Amino acid sequence: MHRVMVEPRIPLSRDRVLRAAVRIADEQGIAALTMRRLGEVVGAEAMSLYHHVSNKEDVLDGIAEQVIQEINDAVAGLPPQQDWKRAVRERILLALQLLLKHRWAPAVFETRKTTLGAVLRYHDGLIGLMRAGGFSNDLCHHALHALGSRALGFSQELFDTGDDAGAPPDLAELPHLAGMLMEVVHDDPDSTIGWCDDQFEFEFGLDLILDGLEKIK
Amino acid sequence: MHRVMVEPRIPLSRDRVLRAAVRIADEQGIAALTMRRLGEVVGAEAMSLYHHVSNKEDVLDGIAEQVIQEINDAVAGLPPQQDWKRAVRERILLALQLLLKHRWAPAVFETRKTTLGAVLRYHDGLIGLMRAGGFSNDLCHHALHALGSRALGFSQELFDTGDDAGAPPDLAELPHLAGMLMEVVHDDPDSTIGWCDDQFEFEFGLDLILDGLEKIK
DNA sequence: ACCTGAACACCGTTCAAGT
DNA sequence: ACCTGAACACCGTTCAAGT
Repeated sequence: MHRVMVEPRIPLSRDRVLRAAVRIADEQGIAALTMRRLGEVVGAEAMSLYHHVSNKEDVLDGIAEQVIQEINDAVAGLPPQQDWKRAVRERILLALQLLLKHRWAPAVFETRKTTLGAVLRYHDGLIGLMRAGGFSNDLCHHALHALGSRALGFSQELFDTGDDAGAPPDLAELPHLAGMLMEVVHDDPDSTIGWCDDQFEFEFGLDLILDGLEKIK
Repeated sequence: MHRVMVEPRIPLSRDRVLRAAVRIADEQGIAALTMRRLGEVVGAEAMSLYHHVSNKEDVLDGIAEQVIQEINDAVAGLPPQQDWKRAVRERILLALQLLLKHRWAPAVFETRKTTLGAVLRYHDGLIGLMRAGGFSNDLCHHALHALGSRALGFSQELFDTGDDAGAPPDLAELPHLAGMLMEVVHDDPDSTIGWCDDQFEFEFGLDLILDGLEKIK
């Protein structure tokens, strides 16, 4: 008696785990995303997940990164634009549209200990658009702070990498960001990666809005 | 043999529970705020807390309300200002300063199901300042959306009271807010409390920032 | 190499029992 | 009226044991 060939079960993988996690969060909310429920959905015990992700924080990092990468892929397909303002506007509105499919995402972004690589790539692209539009690196820096939560639906301070930053980002892949940081740090010896003058940036963004309102009034 | 008079233990109360909860969150982070730890700090079993708060969500509502009330009390003491922009600016910067003592607060605000009464009172005050400065009710409405997370350090959409709104707010105590809503709803029959054109408001705030940047460039 | 069951140290909350 | 201990139904995670 021989055994029937059984379709080999698709083996678990980090990618399959993360995709399932995104689906759970989308459909049932982030609170429904537990390791046990995640195991159920991928057809394994919760404990098997730990062979593919290191822990639940890693799952949250992974699904956040996945959402932002989806945005990065989408904005990469936008047609070039000669007007910086149209380009930035279009890019941000597309990001918002995709973000609305994952309502849980901004809250998860905000709890990440370290800025995700995909977030840095997104901002690198924004800086590129503004530089092409004639912005100084300094103004790019203030602009990112001012856009704040509007850029990616959340307000985590950029560059506030916290105490236990993971692998340092590969600045070679982030030319605009690297250029901006080099200049901003150079101009202001007190400034380093991991520290911006938050009070100044807050007031800069606030005044941009208040001055704009005054003009409309 | 008679018993020594014992200083009667200070009885538990909602206020005492909430104060202890704020202290835990301030000193050890919001993750350290568990019902068991809270019971420990007030010198009672965790289960005793349920005589004074209905559950943990109620604790979170309570500490969020407490922080915003602290802000409301502080801004009430600000001297009157004839220039609306100075008044709004000063008020928001004071709110930010107090908020920085409770770094956990914005995240808690964002998870509240229903807009807290203290938040409505804060915004009622802001509307009052802008009305006094000559803003139309319509512009006040857009301005609150544009300020968004800068007004109170978080970006919960105002008026999005969700499905299970609790007791409706007492509009008599919120004259400016009530006036604004009446007019905004009147002007736009599609608009109701609980629904704003989020896409429009997002673009309004975004354009305010982009136009402001262009002017600086 | 990958998966599992049992177990551990936590949660929030209910409930019957105490004073 | 207020407080409590034990218990319940969950968490994330560890670990020794299986294939």
